[in-house]
Amino acid sequence: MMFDRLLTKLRARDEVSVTEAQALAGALERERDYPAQHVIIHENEPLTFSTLLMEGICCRYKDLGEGQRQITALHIHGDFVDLHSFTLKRLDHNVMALTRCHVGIFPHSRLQTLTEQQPHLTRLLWLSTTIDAALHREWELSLGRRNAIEKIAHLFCELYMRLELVGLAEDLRFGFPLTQAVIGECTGLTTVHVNRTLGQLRGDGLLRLDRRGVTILDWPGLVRIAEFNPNYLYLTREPR
Amino acid sequence: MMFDRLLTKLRARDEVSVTEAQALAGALERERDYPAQHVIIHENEPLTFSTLLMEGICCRYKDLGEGQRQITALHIHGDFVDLHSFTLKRLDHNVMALTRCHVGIFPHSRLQTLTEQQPHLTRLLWLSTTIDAALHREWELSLGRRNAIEKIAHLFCELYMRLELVGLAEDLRFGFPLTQAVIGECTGLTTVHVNRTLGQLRGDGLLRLDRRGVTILDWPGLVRIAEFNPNYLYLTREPR
DNA sequence: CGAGTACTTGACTGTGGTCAAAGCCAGTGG
DNA sequence: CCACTGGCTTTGACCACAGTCAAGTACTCG
Repeated sequence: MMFDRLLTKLRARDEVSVTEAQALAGALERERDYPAQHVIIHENEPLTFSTLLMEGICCRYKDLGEGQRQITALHIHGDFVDLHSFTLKRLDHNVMALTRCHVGIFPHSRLQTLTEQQPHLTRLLWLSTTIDAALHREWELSLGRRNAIEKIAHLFCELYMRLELVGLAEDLRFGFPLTQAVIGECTGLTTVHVNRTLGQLRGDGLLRLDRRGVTILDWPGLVRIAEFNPNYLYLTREPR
Repeated sequence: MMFDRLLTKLRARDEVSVTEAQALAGALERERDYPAQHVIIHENEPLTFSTLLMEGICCRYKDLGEGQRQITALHIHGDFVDLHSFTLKRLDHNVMALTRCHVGIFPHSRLQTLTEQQPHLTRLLWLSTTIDAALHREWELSLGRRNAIEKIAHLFCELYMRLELVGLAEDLRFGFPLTQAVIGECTGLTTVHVNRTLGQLRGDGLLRLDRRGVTILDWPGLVRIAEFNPNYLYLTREPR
């Protein structure tokens, strides 16, 4: 069923009982589709539900004057794109579909009932928001300190690990329907410079990127350039 | 008592009953002091408690090769510096005291009891971690898209608002015991460039910075340069 | 086959980095 | 009381990574 990828992600970090999985499924009110480029959540709009991404890719982004924007996170199948709206009630950023997206709607009222009856499941949901924050921190590091080639290498390392976890990447290959402009908006670079840097990665035999997707040709090399350390993804279960 | 500033912050966002305040106080195990420059929490170290900053200034930072580091957040009196370790159990970053610090220790076991008995208080704690994440996102925007003068102007706007909320700033003045090197580590700039940019802000009559602290001379001007919008601090209570 | 979007390339520019040295205090000790 | 020390700030000269502007190419879709 459609929860599989969410459960895969949660179970990578902690136990989820059958009862809990059912309780979570019961909090789903309905499903929806959005076309690419659709703004799913608007900054500051009062929210009464959270959105689970079941198919497609979304981004969180913040606008700045003159059409500039910064993407602060990418979301893939199985991510809650705005679980934090359960506590915040409105968001400081927009959420946009970068591809066609299929999502599930979880009313805050039902989540609130869950939090009153299922403390362990509540901690798991809380955990997914704190993992989001860990990704934000790693992106701060990239944006503040890494140069162009390191930023882009790091982004691809992160995406591979995340996609692989939910079964959407294997053998160092994954589909990549995003444009170079989007990579620039994630990394704080211009499209032109993203293009040149991708050329460099290609020239150095590290990866190939075409419309069919990304093929990482030299994973250790990419990891070395990016100083990639997957700690921040919290992919191992911690003793509890 | 020492919780005042934490309560002030929580109450800026939602009701906190007397019972809840007492329950929270009951979760405090002991207090501690740290000298300036002391690393309070080490990356990847297993954690069994969370730390409330009661006095002083701390930063969260991530290391990169060759002594480079990026500060991903600043914390002031009344902030939990690592409440997210309650769900994560180890952190992807370090926490360091930037000044002499006095902190309170909250064992995860006691927090867990709280989360099992106090759903509303649990949501409040969850909320403070999601507000942390909102600050991370705003810093991503600064790091990715703002230029030097905008970055530094934005940092001072943010600090003023946060310090003012807990009574540590007023009349556009606040104590500022941090060095220009630290400002650089927050904004992704070098110390040299921070110094030049501060000179520019001073020259344009926007603020004064000396060892006694910061005086903002032109708040609207600073806000305009930074495109500062305090939405992301979530300082108003949302309807619930 | 034409239009539109994304990608690619080149020439030039500029913001911010690097390297180096000097100035300024506050604290310490003779 | 003054010289010394060490951290922090300030300034200057030069450099480079990434941005800007502009044109051209390659796909995809209608």
